[in-house]
Amino acid sequence: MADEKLTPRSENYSDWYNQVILRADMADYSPVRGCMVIKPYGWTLWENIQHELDRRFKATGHVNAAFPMLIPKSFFEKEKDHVEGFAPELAVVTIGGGQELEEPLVIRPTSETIIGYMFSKWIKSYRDLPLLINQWANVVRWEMRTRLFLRTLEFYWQEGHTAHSSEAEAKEETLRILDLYADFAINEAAVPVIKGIKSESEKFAGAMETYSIEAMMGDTKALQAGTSHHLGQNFAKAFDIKYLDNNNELQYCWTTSWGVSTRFIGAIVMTHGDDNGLMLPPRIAPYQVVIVPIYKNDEERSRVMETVQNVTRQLEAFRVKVDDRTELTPGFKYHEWELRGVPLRLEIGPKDVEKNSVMAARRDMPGKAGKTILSQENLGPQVGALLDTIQAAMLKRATEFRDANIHWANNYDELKQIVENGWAEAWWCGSRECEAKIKEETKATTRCIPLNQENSEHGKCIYCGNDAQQKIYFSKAY
RNA sequence: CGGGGUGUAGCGCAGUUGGUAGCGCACCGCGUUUGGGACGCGGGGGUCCGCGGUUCGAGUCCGCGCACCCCGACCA
Repeated sequence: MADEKLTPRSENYSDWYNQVILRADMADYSPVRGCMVIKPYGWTLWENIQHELDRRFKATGHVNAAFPMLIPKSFFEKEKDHVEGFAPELAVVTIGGGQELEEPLVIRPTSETIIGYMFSKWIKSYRDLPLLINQWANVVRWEMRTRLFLRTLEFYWQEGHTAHSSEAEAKEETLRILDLYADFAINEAAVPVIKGIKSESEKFAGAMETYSIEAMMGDTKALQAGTSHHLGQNFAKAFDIKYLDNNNELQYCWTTSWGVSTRFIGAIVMTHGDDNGLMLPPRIAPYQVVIVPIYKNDEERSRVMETVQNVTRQLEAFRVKVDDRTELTPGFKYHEWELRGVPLRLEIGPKDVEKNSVMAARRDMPGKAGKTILSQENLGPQVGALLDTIQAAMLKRATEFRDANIHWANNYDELKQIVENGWAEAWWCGSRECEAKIKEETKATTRCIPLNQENSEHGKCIYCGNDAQQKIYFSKAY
């Protein structure tokens, strides 16, 4: 933490992003290009994300399992689109124990293939369905250009894989998970997201349909924060996942897969961070409260620390950090914990010991505006209420920012203007050509076709002017 | 894979016409400090990215590598 000032977001968003992550001590670069070390502070945030997602998966009937990281290379050749999509970014093991392998092993970029193979062994009857499995795992994709959390060669995620007896049920599952992701993003991470379906060219390699939640970052670029795929029978046919229905007839299953990765941490950083650093939503922040004791001498110190102990005992229900480092001044600690995004800071000094008070400072309201004096009595409920307020305020601010930066495009010129600094919503005819042209000419890609559209409406495609039955978002994206 | 940039202490950097490496922060010790980024004194720490060349002598000049970062094309 050598430098005092962070690069302001307006000056260089990318520098700001990297500095925040490194200085908040969430992650570090590793000796391998494109790989990162997730440090305890970043990993704790991930654990909190995991916890919130995992309990939602369990509540909807899913169970966790673990599949191998090494997958026979031939598996990737069984589904045509899947090979094409992933071939360029596979890492392959060719030597094991000093010997050339008979068949190279791919380090999983995602596990549809091996899980499909296993499902075909496990599923015999309609009574085995639905099969609802999730795994928490790391995967490797050999990316050209990498960025901390957003795109690294190796990343951590969860991948859910399910098999169903009917198309309708598989689709229902796909959408159930999409809702689950949106609920998590909005209510735990305070990241407002838009649910939608991806265009043909943006969908997952091997999927029939890909749904996503899309979030707007602080520079107005879009980030796909979670995806849910309706795989149809593509993988069932490739891996022979079949069951006997109640008429004793063999049927192919319908499968789904869905994932949220450590990329979501990048989404949190860029949704909430400001020029003072990170700002973490209370519900998943590693520390919800940091206590900074203030004193001038040993005598004051012992009195203050006694109060700190008493306060800490009252806050057992929260994740609390007492910053009792003696070599640093309170002012330094304020800046450091603001940089690290702790939602609420409690300052306790001699005056508070006297007056039976504590000074509370909100991370989401910098300076004096965010400071209030609390009584030491009944502190737990007061802190709980403040954290709820902060959580709600963060969601509100992020939602307002997003909404203020989405504009309807009446014509192509408007679209070009809008995507320079925001998202454009527009009619789209659905053709790959229009999409490709727009991308080429504006660098904006289609994000998703939002789900909440009136079926009866239609208009003219923003690019070619032909009849269009759907609205879609265009923006630059991570 | 194209374009740009950078490799010198943990981090950020300086290093002149080539002469045997320094500054700030961080770190360690002692003391004074502590309600919005404290200060003094003392101290430890170097494969100058690597290899080769020129030279009496290379952090510095030349050549070849390598790595990383940033910007594009591709992607969770």
